[in-house]
Amino acid sequence: MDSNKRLEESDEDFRKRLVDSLSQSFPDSALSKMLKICNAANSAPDSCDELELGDLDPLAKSCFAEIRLDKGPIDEDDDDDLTSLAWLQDSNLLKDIAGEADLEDIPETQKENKEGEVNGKEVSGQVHPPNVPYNPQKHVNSKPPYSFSCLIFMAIEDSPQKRLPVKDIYNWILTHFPYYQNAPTGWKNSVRHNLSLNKCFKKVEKERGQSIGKGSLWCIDPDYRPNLLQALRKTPYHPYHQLQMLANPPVTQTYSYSVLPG
DNA sequence: TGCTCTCTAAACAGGT
DNA sequence: AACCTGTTTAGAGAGC
Repeated sequence: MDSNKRLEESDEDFRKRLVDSLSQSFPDSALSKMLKICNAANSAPDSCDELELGDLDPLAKSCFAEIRLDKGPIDEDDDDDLTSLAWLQDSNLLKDIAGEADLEDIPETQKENKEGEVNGKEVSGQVHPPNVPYNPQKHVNSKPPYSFSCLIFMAIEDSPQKRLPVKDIYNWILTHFPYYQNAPTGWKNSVRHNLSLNKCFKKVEKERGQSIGKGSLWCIDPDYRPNLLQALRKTPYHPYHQLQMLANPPVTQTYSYSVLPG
């Protein structure tokens, strides 16, 4: 898409394209369900008048919920950046969130084509270039740009009870980041290592009569949740950033992101 | 340069 | 016995 065409894109088209892109990236997740609900509400707002937000939004208690808040849970400086969207422009994210970053703005060493290649060569096992839009379902040869603590955080937050056994954490990661389907099994060791060592995660008692097989249930320590959320915010191309755009779309009919200096 | 964080590998114990 | 889970230690690399 060239700059002129992008400038002519309407709010509605922009949001639709964003929803489509995110739904492909995270199919069947609570995130995806939330996007569909948002889209439906936008299409037929009258039909949603009687519903409370909590009824509509499966992410109301998840790590993605803060996107709707005028003030996030993190420190004041961070909040200012997020609500003003200046952080998006600073990190040149707006272009890339649109799904078709201008590759000419990307250094030669980090150019990637749509098959997950850099300069025509496969990048299997390499960390995804930070300034290329990351689609975990598409870039299956690029190691996701998320730390294991972030992956575990997202997995637990995406579960209905906000607690998961380690096996389900594996499954969530495998489902949402197919890269790990063909990765050496050492990553599971890293997940367990992270759960065990990271203060952000703690074991919870199983409910009486609850059978989850072997192992414990793991949850997020509320005291450390803001730390994890902040780590996610700092990760380029995390859906948090993209949802921030969805929740707070620019009020103008045209977008200046395509002409921002790189 | 030193510190912190993260990842990776490995060993080991205990449970299923 | 084999496998899974959880803990611990160690080393390397990146970033500040």
